[in-house]
Amino acid sequence: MKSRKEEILAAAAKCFRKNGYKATSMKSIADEVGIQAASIYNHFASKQILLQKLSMQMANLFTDAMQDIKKSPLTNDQKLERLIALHIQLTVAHTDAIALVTGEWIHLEEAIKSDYLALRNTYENDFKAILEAGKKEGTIKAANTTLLLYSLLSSLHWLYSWYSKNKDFNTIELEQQLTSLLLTGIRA
Amino acid sequence: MKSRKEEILAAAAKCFRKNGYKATSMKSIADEVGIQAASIYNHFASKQILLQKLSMQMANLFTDAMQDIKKSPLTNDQKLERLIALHIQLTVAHTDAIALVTGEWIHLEEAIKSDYLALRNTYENDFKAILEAGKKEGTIKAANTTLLLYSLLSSLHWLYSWYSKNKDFNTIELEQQLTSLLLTGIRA
DNA sequence: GTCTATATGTCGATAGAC
DNA sequence: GTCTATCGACATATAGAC
Repeated sequence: MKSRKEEILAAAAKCFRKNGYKATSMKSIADEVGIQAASIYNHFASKQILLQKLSMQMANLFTDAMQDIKKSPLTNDQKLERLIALHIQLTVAHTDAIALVTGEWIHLEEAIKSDYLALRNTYENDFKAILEAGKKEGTIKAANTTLLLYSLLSSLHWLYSWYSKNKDFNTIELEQQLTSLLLTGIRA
Repeated sequence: MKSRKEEILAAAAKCFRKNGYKATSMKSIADEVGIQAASIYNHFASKQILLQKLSMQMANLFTDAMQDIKKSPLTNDQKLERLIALHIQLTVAHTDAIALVTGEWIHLEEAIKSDYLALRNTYENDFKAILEAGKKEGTIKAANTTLLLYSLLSSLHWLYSWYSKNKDFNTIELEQQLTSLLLTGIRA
């Protein structure tokens, strides 16, 4: 059973994703839940807090999973496969909230934005370290690791907009196809 | 020399990209130009019109270029290389306005949004047709052409956020590295 | 914990002087 | 063509009844 707090957070994520943070009114979130706008304030202090809770929740999911992968005894090539799988899993499990990671985080207030960006930076650096280790290992080739990093992250971040239109897709099939696509390339 | 109209459009693109359409006030655009907010209305009827002009401008650049590539006698593999080059060129030449294509178009009013999405759809279908022809031709392999299409477009759309931080990068080098990355893959 | 009513502020857009 | 002044709409958030 979902608590009212969770209901409101889910509704907020849905609205933020659909119309963006700034274009979302407290009334539209309340309508989604079926209560009055003022009633939200009994659970959350402000619209900004809703954005913060959702953003940090997602950021923590990613950084926690990255720690596990980092510590694992996998090869860097295997770690990369795991990261692709991670993004697919989180996209499927949190389709609405993923949009915040992609773009809505810019509307975080300054203090929290720094915390958020620190987590994001750590994640990207860890990701890049795996790519570079794979290059040294000989299993990954790339002239420009930074470009590779952002190219991969772009495809992985935007999975959610594709996924929303293809919800019935098999997750394991998606994982295999995307891994092949991103890692093996598309040239025959 | 830039006309005042062009100055305002450029300022709007810059603000929309930095803070998003809804979070951008007419005052912030005016500040960027060095005039009062009310003065903008002597050149454009509304904030919405600014978004529309910029969005359709970008959409037309992409669809016009696609027509040229479509009609050309290139192989589909070569056409794909041209499309990657096209995205890089437009990203470099219109870094601010590219952001609209990525996300801000959702704030277009309904009537214009349809026009915009029609152009976008045509572009994506043309892109996909090239991928599928390449598959038949035997130069492109992909289990799922739709997934491939959106994976490519994601990387190409988000180039701009990467490019803003690496403006001194050589365009031809970027083109070569990105082509290799997206087409040949990264597995050694 | 949800409601109605409302205070407060901001923004888009217009009117009219220069 | 730009300015100052202002209107009207809407959104966040609060106060207080139930």
